[in-house]
Amino acid sequence: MNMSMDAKANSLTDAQQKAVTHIQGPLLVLAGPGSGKTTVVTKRIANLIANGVQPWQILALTFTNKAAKEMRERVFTLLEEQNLHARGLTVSTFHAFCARLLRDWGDRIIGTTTFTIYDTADQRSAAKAAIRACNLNDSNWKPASVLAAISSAKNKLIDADTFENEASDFYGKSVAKIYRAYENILRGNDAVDFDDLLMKTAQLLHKDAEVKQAMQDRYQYLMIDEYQDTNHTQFVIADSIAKNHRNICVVGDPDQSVYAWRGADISNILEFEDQYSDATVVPLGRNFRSTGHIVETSAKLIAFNAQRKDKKLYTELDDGNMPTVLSLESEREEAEAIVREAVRLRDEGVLLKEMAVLYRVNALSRVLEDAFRNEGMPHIVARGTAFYARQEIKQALSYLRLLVNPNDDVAFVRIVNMPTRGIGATSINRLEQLAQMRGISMLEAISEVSKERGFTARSVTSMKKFASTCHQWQVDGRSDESLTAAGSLADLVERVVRESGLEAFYAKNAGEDDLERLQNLEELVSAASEFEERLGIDDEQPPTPLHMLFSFLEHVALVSDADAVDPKNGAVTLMTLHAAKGLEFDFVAIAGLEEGVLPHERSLFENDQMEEERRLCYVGVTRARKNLLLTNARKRTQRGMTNRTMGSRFLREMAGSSLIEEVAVEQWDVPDADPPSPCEQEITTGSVVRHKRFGVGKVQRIIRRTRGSTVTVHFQGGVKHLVLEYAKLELVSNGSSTSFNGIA
DNA sequence: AACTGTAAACTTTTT
DNA sequence: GTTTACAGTT
Repeated sequence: MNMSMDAKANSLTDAQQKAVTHIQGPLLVLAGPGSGKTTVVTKRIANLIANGVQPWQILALTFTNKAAKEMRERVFTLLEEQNLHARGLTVSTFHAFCARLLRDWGDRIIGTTTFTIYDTADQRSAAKAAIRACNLNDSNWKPASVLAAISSAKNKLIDADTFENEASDFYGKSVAKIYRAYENILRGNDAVDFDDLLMKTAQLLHKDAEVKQAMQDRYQYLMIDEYQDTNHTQFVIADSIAKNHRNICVVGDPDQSVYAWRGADISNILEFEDQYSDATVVPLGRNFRSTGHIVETSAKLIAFNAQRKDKKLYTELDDGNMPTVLSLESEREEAEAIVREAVRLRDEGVLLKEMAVLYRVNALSRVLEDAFRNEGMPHIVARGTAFYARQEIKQALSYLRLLVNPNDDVAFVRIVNMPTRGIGATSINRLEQLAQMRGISMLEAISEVSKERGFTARSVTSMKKFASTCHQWQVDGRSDESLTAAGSLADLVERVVRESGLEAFYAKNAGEDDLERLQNLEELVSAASEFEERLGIDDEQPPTPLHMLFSFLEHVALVSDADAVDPKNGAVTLMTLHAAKGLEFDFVAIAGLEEGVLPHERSLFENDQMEEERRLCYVGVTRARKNLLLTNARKRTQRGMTNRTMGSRFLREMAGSSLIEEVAVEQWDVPDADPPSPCEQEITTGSVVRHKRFGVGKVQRIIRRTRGSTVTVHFQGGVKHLVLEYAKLELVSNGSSTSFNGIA
């Protein structure tokens, strides 16, 4: 807990008090950065319950799991203090809420409740298949652009029929055709994409009076966080639940709207008062988070947006430190300067978890990571989705998906020949045709393959064996005893990883990245095990193994990058500006303040987009409590090309009246520290070494061989086994020295 | 059918 | 600079 939070907890401003004690009727809270939004929301929920509202009648929707988790925890703590409980309270992300609703009622709208949630890669496969099915030239039709069109349609609640009716030109008509084919594929595979979770829920609430009634009856009080980021479909969902009782409370800040590109409709928040004409509006303008200079800087910046209602932003905290601007020669030096500042602040006592480095595009993370590693500075890159995008993890998950949903052809195709079983492209194409002809899934179609149908003997044998393995898992998966007896979800995951042959496949190749893959598979098993434990605590009724697997896959499909931000972690967080929304840190560095990066080059010529870039920068600046560092590099290498850059216009806008202390580069006066000359000294157990990728670590064990000696090194990121001659380890200090930051 | 190497396309931002 | 796609080889 930080000081400002305690202050807020003890005494609320009049405006905060008004929002917290509001019970009946629509409420709009316009919450500036750091205005105690989360406090207000959580206290309001606690207040509702204290006033006799049953916890299960309350639904609070957020955008990330992390936000949901934090809200839930804070409400629980507040209620405990008052000896109240929150049993049955729903705090969830929009997507997870919809997924659960469709698990209950999905058969009424998508014909199944055991659907799979497709991620971007799955969507891509499905889109490709749809384009092929429409007999369109796939060199002219790129899955990405078609998917973008479909997604934006779904965000506006436009189905394939409507899309077709509205299409006037050839392009539109073709997209409509692909849209329909894509939908057919998804329905045939018992799959939904991210947008479907929302769209199908909205459609279900619209067409099914019973479901709508059930939702309206149960959720008497609705609360939506980050309302400026909702799209039309989400508005419809919220509106249909709240239509009758009108107890809808939305919280947001139009100045922090940064998701227009994915369909967020800012008019939802701007026109809330028109939708709910009797709405109470509470503006929260006082910033409890950031010191004076930071608040002023942010206010100066956002004032440059023309399409905006001016609002008062102020703080009663001290002026604090001036934000610092640094221009460095290259992105390398930029990264090093940021790390240096982080080290300096750490030495002054700032906790690492209270520091963050923010950037516009993920590509910038690499240099920063390198710099942090070289310094041995603990850091984490908030990229929660990256783990599940790895091929070995996707493969393992595809096996699990096939287990709960045998109709998932996308999963089937991904793994039918992985590890290789002698089922090649031709056999798979043939099988696909057979399945299509019969109108069954590809897995089912295996039962009909034979030499007579033109399959080779080898492929027939392999396929039958594959199908029988899958079948065995399904049988075991569906019978409760055998799995509960085996114990758990983790056991099941482990079993599938082993029996699928994935484990053996990656184990037999001895390359360094195969080892990593193997470790990742192990990590997946631990993730399942962790998930299982959490499930055991949260749920009232004991879940069956199959339910657990469903929930696990759902959880995995809906993780976001921001979820990887672990508040307990003793590490600096590196993440995109988007992922930083809703978070706060003592020290924030924003890198890459250059024209073309922030603002991004694709926004340079369009005013609406430029204003969104400015809001994004505003979000970044307002994450900082006490220290803000803004940097750029005078030359930057992107896509292999090095170019000179121009300072971001946002820097100029913020600088206005010399608010920002310009620090000359020379002031740092960094002697060109050449890397220490290649060490003649031998690496021994206990040596501290530096690796290009893993950073600084301590040698735990060496196995000497004439060729291919292996070392076990404990790095910040974990223990790695490396081949000495390939790893190119640089000796930092030898075995006798024991002082090394944080690692014993 | 499986593996290997080279060409080409590509990057905003994400649930 | 990185990932993906495809062609050519075994």
